[in-house]
Amino acid sequence: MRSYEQHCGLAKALNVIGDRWTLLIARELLVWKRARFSDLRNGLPGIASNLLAQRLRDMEETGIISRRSAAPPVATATYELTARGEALRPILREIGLWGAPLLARTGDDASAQLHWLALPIEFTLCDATPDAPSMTLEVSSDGEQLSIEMDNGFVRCVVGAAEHPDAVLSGPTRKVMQTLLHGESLTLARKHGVRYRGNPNVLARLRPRAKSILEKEKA
Amino acid sequence: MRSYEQHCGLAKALNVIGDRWTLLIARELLVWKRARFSDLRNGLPGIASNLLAQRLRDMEETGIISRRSAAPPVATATYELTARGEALRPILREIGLWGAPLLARTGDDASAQLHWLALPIEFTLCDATPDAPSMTLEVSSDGEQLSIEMDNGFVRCVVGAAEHPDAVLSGPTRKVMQTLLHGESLTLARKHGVRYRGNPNVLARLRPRAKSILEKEKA
DNA sequence: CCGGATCCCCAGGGATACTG
DNA sequence: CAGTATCCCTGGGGATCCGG
Repeated sequence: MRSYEQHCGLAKALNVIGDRWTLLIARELLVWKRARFSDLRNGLPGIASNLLAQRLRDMEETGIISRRSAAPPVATATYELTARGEALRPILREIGLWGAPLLARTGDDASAQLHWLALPIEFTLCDATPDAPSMTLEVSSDGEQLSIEMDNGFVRCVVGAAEHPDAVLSGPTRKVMQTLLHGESLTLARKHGVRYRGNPNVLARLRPRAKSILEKEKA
Repeated sequence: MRSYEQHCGLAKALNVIGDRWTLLIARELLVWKRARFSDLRNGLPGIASNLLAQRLRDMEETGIISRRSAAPPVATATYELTARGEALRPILREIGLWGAPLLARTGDDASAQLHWLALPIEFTLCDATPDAPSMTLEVSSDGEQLSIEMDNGFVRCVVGAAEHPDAVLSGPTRKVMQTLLHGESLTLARKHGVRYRGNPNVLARLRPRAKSILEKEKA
């Protein structure tokens, strides 16, 4: 991106992260921790391969990601965030929260991947019963799995199947998203192909997080 | 900006605010509250007038700003943020904080305007002596003034001269920025043309804010 | 098959001139 | 002052191709 030439923190930051696709690449790496070129490409439908290569070069140069050439036999490079790149998390958080209302409109043909849920889940949900023993909910849709752990008041979400889930939620990606993020009732969701099995208390333990941190600051 | 076509809050938000210049326009309106076309143009050196016009149309359409046609005789339109636009503040905050280290390098020729300090001051500084009576520091540089009020632990910063400042800081914009944001000593700053007069305790009352809110959340 | 590089085309951005 | 109109150019989208 062409530089803004303004001595302002916002402008300087946008010189680095304001390019198209850059923050979405950061999203992928925040979720996957480490990814190959093709993994990134799969998680970023619509990106041209030359652009992805270009961005990866730029982001390495600006210190956001690091490239690792894996063991010689496979010759497969992987990418991961540096500490500076991890520090983008609050930015993605605020932008994602701001964009959440835009997800409401249902009738669009945008693609959906389950792992895009991982960050929003951690950002917007909390553990409703902190004193209960820790539980794990597995979410499964379209060949992707998410493992959501509720423990001691916190919610952590990582990609991949859970080892011993206390419950499993599965169904069409869009519907699963609505159920988890927008609190659509399970009863309603079932009518659209969502399945739930296991301990019924697990899903109920996920609650919208009070926006305490932000609200407190503004007050 | 071309749509990302991804059912993800981050992507949907970037469809709306990811265009070049959009967040910088929001910065101007957060600082000025209300501005005319030319005011925005002055605060955004480098923007082409057709692009500014285009962005203002886009942002009005997406509900971020509203346009007001002022009293008929003058026929001058003004722009201001809607509630939805004001909600961008945390985004600018996080991006600005992330970009702060990029401001350190001094030898660049980027332009600088005093009012770009207003948001960073509120985001990064606090009132070191909350119990003291409220005080006002006026900052002046290159024809612009900023009024910084310290009261009850909080710091507020608005554009324009203060009515009865307890102290006045003035000098080259870059140097004034360094003094306020990076805590450069006044002694050093004086050697580069910075002037300070009035109650010496006023400036000392401004202190870097503990990053409590963010740190607490991550912990 | 993975990890790109190359090529072509078009839309969006930049600079400037001009108008109500 | 508040934009439009115009022209040019770069950066992004899409497809294909290539070395390991």
